[in-house]
Amino acid sequence: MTLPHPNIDQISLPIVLGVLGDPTRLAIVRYLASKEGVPLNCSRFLDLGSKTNLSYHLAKLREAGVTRAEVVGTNRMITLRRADLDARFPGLLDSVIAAAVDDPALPAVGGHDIDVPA
Amino acid sequence: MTLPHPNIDQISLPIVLGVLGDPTRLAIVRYLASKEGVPLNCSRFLDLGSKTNLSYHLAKLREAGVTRAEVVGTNRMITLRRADLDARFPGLLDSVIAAAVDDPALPAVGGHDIDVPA
DNA sequence: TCCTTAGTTCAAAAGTTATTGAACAATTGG
DNA sequence: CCAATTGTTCAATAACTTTTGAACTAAGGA
Repeated sequence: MTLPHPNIDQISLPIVLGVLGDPTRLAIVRYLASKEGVPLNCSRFLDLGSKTNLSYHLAKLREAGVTRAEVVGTNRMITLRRADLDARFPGLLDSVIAAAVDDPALPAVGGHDIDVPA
Repeated sequence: MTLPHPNIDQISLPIVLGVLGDPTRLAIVRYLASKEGVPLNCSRFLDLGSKTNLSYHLAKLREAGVTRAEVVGTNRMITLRRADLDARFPGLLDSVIAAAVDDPALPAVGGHDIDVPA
C-alpha cells in the first residue's frame, strides 16, 4: 500500500517548476513548509479546493517529487521532500518558499487547527 | 516602439515558475545566463523551435518579467532581467540556472557562433 | 457487521497552452 | 524604390490541464 514516488535522480527541473507554477499547489507547498516535520493529511488542505481536486493536485506534487505521501490507515500523510529537493536542486526550494511566504495573492490554508480540549 | 514589460512589483511567483516550467523556455534562460551581458537577438534561438514558436515563447518570458526585449532596428535584443528577479525573488534565478546548467534533458542552443573572419 | 471517514478513480466538460503556416509590418542595404 | 532580413500577428488545430460529480475502495470504530 505504498504510493509511487520518483527517486531523487528522476526528479526533473522543468516538471518541478511547472508543478509549482500553480497557485493552489504553491499554497500547499507553502503550508507544508510552515508545518515542516508535522505530517499532514489531505483534508488539511480542503480550503484550497474540493476533495477530488486536491487529490489531483497532491498527486501532481507527489509524482513530480515535491512531496511524499505515506499511507497510514485511511490517511495519506503528506510531507515536503525537502532533503531530496535540496540535494537535487540546491537553494531552489528555499527561494521558492521564501517568495511564496511573501505572496499575498496565494490562497491561504485556513486556521482551523485541531481542537485543543478544554 | 517599446514592448510591454511588467514592472518589478507586478512579477508574479506562480507565473514565473509556470513560464520556467517548459523545457524550451528553460533552455532559452539557460543560454541567456551563459551569455549574460551580451544582448542576443531572437534568431539566436532558432535551434529551439520555429521562428513563430520562438516569438511565442519569448513573449511569454517577457510578459512574465523574466526577460527584457529592446527594439534595435529590426532586432529585439533579449536580456535576462536578473537584477529585477534577484530583487523580487532572492536566490530563485540563481538556483534555477544552476540546476538548468546540469540538466542534460534540456535542448541546447547550437554552437553556430558568429563567423570569425579569416 | 454496518457505518463512517479518508481518499482515489473515472469520464466528461471546460479551459489553457503549444505549434503551425500564411500573411503582415518595419527597418536596412543596394 | 526594391529586396532582404527580422520578427509579429492571426486563425486553426492539437495537445494538455484543471475541475467536477458520481461511484468506488479500504480502514477503523460502534
